[in-house]
Amino acid sequence: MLEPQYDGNAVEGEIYRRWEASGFFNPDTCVAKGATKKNAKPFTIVLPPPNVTGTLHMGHAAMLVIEDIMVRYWRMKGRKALWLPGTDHAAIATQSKVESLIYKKEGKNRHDLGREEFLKRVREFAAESHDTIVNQMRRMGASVDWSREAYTLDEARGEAVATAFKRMYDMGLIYRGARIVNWDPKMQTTVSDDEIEWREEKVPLYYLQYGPFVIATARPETKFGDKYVVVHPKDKRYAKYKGGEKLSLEWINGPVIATVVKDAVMDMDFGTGAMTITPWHDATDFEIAERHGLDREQIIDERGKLLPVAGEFAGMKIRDARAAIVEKLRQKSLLVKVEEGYVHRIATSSRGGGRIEPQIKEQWFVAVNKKFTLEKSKIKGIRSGSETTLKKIMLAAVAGGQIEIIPKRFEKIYFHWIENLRDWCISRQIWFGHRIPVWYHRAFAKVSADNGNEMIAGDPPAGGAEMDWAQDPDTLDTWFSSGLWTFSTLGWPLDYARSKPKKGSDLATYHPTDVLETGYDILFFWVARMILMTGALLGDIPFRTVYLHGLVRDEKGKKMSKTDGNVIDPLDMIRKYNADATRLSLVMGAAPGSDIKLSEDKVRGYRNFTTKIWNVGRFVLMHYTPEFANQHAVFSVSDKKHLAGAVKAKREVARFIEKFQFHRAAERAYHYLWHTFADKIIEAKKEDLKDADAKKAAAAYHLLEAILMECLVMLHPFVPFVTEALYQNLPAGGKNFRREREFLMMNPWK
RNA sequence: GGGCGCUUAGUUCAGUGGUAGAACGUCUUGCUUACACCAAGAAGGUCGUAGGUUCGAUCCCUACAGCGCCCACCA
Repeated sequence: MLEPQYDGNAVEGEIYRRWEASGFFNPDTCVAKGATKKNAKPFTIVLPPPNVTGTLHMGHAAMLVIEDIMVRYWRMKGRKALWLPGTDHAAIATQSKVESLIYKKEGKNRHDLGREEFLKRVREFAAESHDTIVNQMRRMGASVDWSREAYTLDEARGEAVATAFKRMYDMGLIYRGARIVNWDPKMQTTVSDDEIEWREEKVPLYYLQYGPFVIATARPETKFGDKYVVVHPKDKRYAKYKGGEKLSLEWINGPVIATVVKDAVMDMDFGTGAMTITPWHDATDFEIAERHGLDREQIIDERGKLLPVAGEFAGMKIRDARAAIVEKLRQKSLLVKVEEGYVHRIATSSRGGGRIEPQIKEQWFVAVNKKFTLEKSKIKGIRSGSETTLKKIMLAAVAGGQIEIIPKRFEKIYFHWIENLRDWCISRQIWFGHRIPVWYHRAFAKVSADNGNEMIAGDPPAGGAEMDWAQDPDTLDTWFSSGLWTFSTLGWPLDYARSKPKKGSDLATYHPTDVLETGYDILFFWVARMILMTGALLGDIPFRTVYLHGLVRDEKGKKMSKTDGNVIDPLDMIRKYNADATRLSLVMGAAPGSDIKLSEDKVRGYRNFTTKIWNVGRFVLMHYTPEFANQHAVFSVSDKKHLAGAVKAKREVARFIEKFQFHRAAERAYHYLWHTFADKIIEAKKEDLKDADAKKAAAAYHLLEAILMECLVMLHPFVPFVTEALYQNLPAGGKNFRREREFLMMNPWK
């Protein structure tokens, strides 16, 4: 006899072990064992690889649950279901985490340790995180195919990255150039536009006399070298100054020759409508300089200190220099007025936390607006062999309806983002990551991207004078390797001779993938870049549907964070309640794209539901007697109605799953089991079960058993453990034997 | 500055052009041999505000308010 209380923790580990050992998580094994048809349609999800920066949080748990629901459902539906797991090295995030750990413990920075030793430490940390994460995934019940597990920084992915880099370089899509980048003086690396977090700060706005102009600035400490004054071409106040006109005037460190520039970016209503520019340290200024072919000069060095151009202020940290500079301006009567409380937005690195100082640097870029020829295209609206751009590919894939984003409103956001997209800076000055596959020859002091003799991209130089070649010291943005994830995990490029993958290969079978399920917060970071990379390299889409889930917040709607102490740990919830309850709490009430509010009460509530499922099953099993085994069940009209009702509920659950309405699917199943099956049907049949008439009792029993089976099937994707545990207890033998398969997991969803 | 979303029972949220739904919570009653992590039942909402379309709107349209999010080159 089963215990009335279902103890998930006592059975989940063993159930998972048996599932895993059976090999059924691997679609090839399903086919080999005859559980899935050989020619079955595939269903593929590649897991968004969690960062190896520690442990899984509720957001990961939500992701695992939603994906597991889909994969379990489609597997039961007979599809060749592949859910491919992996982890992400998360370059900057991991490196910065390890750096701070080492600094706290040993007071050393990465340069003290050296590249090799430091990388060894990062790798150790990453390996440890990996093990933790993988165990957590098992605890959640994720039915991933471990035999295909990948890591964004392993050998196969390295091969993919190098190949991708080389190809895109040859296509003219990757170039090296001096461009303004977001420089993080703290981490000593560039940071992409999307990795920036903006903070508002109230600062004084200084009005400075610049010859006949008055200019407004929040950053007087960058103004030393300014020799261009910009106004709007239509600004009547400055109509008497012609573009290109030179003026001699007194400035911070003495007289300068200033040139008037007219550009329409100017906002005539802001300040005085005139400003000077510092192209080396400001993106807007850089663009103005580009447009008009102006000189640029570096004012601030990579550590955030002023360069000799600052005269007496050279060597000072910019932050400390401001007051002194303002004082000097005042003494020279160049300070017209100060407006307090001006709200200024400052950029910080979302990964490293440092304050961004834009710099012009030699970096590697992916050109998003450059025309190139796409040899083979399966993307709607872009013909094979036609000229296109990466931006157009990204737009076409979604605009043509080939990729559907759920919920739909994110498509607009996506388009808007693409329109504003600029060339993607892919090089990082950190050590942990894919080293840029470019070698420079010693004999050429100056590296030029235009001349193939001076550099090799993509392949290490062949033998011989190896000593003469030095590899680029930088590494690639982590999203470069993540962008390849849907196909680098499926055998590309080894499997990708010419333009067509080998028949029967993973790539041919499982790509494009069916669903990419992730949080809406990385729509741009990742989803857009996968579309870009897959378009450029395969001429195809990476996935057909993008399902975006919301952020998991605390019960008050606040973001969970360690500093606020409101973090709910998925493992805690599993230990305290069980895995199924934790899973349900992340699905129920969670509409696509909207944030999920989670509280421990909610988990407890669904733990109660798992107990209910257990007791429903227990009740049915309790009334089983061996005589029933061969008893033919005669169902009355109302019995048939009940059974049809269960089938109907199951069909509705299926429809909701297929429409990506997991919250509604779960609710439907929940409600059917509890309020129809348990409250109505079982209650009504209790009398019959006690009846002395064996036939009547058998019919009642078989009805309940039949409905229980339907319930277990429709609930399984949501609560796989408790349903599997019950299934394993169902009676075997006799013609009413309903346990058709070794596992409920492989039971067909008819 | 531009865009998007949300506003429905105490709470968290579903939902639909035709007299309002769930879960949790609350209250009442029951230790009826599946389950007290339970059962039976009850209370509780003019579906943000103001207009409009319609035979009829919580659902469609317009405006407004509050909250939240995203994007952006106001120095």
